[in-house]
Amino acid sequence: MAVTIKDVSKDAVVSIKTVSRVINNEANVAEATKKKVLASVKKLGFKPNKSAQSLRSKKSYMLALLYDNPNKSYLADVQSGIFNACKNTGYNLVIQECDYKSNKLKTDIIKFVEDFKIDGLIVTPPLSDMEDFLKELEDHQIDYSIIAPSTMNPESLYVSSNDYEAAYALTSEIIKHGHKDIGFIKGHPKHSASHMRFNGYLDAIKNHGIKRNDQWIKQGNFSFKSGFDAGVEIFHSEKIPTAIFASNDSMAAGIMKSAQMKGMKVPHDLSLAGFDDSPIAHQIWPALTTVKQPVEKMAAHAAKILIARFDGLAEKTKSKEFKSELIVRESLKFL
Amino acid sequence: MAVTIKDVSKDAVVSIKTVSRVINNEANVAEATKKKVLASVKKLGFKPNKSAQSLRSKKSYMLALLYDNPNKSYLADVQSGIFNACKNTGYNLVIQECDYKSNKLKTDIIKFVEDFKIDGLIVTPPLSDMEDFLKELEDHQIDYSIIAPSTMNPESLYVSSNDYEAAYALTSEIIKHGHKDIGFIKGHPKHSASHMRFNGYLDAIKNHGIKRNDQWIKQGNFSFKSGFDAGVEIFHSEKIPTAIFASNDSMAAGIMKSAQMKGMKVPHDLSLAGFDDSPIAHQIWPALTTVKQPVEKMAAHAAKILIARFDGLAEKTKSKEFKSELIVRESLKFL
DNA sequence: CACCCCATTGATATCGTTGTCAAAGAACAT
DNA sequence: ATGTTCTTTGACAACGATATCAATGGGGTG
Repeated sequence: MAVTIKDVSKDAVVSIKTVSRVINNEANVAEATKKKVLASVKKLGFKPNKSAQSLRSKKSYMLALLYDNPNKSYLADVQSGIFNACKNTGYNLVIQECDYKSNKLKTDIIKFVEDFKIDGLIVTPPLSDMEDFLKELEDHQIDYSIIAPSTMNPESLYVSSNDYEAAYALTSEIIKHGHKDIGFIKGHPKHSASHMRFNGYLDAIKNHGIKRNDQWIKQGNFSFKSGFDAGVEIFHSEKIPTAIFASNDSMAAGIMKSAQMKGMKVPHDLSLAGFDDSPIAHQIWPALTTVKQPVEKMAAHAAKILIARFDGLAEKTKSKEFKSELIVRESLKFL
Repeated sequence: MAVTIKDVSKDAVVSIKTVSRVINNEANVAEATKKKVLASVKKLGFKPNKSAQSLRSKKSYMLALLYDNPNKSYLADVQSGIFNACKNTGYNLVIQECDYKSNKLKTDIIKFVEDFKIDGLIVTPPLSDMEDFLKELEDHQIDYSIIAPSTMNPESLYVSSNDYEAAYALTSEIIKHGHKDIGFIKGHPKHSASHMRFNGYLDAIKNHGIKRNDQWIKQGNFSFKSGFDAGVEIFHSEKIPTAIFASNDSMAAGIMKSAQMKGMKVPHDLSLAGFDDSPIAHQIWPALTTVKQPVEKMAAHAAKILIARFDGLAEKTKSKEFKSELIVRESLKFL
């Protein structure tokens, strides 16, 4: 059968408790003993039994990813990042779909965490923007780490991105291309990123002396359809902007579709920019000018800081802001 | 603290073993006793401790999803389906990214399964098409269920789709639209679905008296880029087909882009069809005619039959073929 | 009525770890 | 030399379930 801690203790001629100390990196083990034990561990190929560890220590070695209906490629990237961070740490990932609108959300999640003894949560938008939800987690002493927080509480664990700066930079880039009539499609109002991107846009046009035209500013919700609908509306205006900046790529694709259905050509008749660099951004023609966030890296970091906290290494790994990258493609042309 | 089996046994005035029998649905428990125990379980809100169960029973109550770099939306759908099937069964999902080309694949996966005591695997293409890999799993007595198997072994657990028939139907639809010059982009050669779709296409044109033109048949690998490249090649031929059927939507989108860059209009100058109904199919303009597979349902079923086997209910839930649905959109026009 | 059989039930061992607590010994101060 | 403290170690209980196997008792049979 499998090798147990008992086998190791016999082989190294120490007690099982000492083996346990070594594999858990506890203090107060003589260097020589530690070496001896590690040698036996390696020799026998010992792997601690997860179930026994969980049972006794009340930890599950499981992180859960909480999400509500995100963009599929975003979800895949986030998962992939967390997955990589978990490798060789002994932690595993469980995914949990939520409904942020449900009034049972809080109790459901708490129940889930307690039933499965989940060690920590990784929270994505829009759940990460719900103050009361986060408060509830804290009240129940549930550890969590946030991807894209709305407020960067120095106490809490989070990874953020510079949405405001990126949106400002992208807008400036559009302006540099000679555009003055620039529409904007807002993202889902519950996502803090939506507001940061919008503010970046607003400040950029203002600082370049461009007046805001609310006819060209539409509320979307990050979905393709909301972009499409916004496009249809805008193209019904008397005057049509020469460029539109959508808060994400799906909506930009929606606008492109509505433009093309109207017989307009991108970028000849209309320049377009999105945000996120999702696969669609380069799978349509013309390819979208957009902003790429290191989503995988961000997610990996979110997992890392959480795990570091469990392992008492919180000092080494901290909350962090990640930088986005501007990607200029064909959908943006010089006026 | 949490309610344990002991509390229940006290409340119901039976032994803990009897409670265990009831919650595991074992035979030979008197109806009256069962009722009594279930009442206590409900009253106290008892939930068996997963770690203790695992430790003693050597089961982990975890399924693992094996995948290698699939389309992100496919992955998300598969996960979502499995996730739903796991709900209320006590099973959980762990995801595991693989590299089908790695020569350590077999040992890595076996190690993974044994380390984590994974109860069963859900295997997706192209891993599901690797006979030797599946054989290795069997040799190690690892249970698995296949999504899209290459051969439908009645012994094994699988969910399949009618790729051949769907491709045949879609090709026939293209022909019905008056097309005789129909190109085809093959999928990743390691995926059995690629061959089934190709055969469906071949038989359909043959049965409609159309001769195969190898200049218009290109090898792709399901990626956007491979579609794009195939498009570029085809559009360099002396004679250009009036329609192209790509084995998936990403490649169809790639072709569309290469066509549009050449100044061709879809569907005016070229009709297009894809496969899968991935998000991109309707996020481009014109939207793609395609085939929709019930991926979520398929994945859910794959999980269900695996769980049913564990619970000894194999009779009730069996391998199954799912039907696809033809979705005709703007990218296909009457000639 | 004695006998056996089978369905039902429970006492107790067990899975493989970590937690508790005390013991042994080293190091240092008095 | 003695006491005190700190480091290192181990014996054994405990976590919360399932497994084993024996005990109990009702029903059928001869």
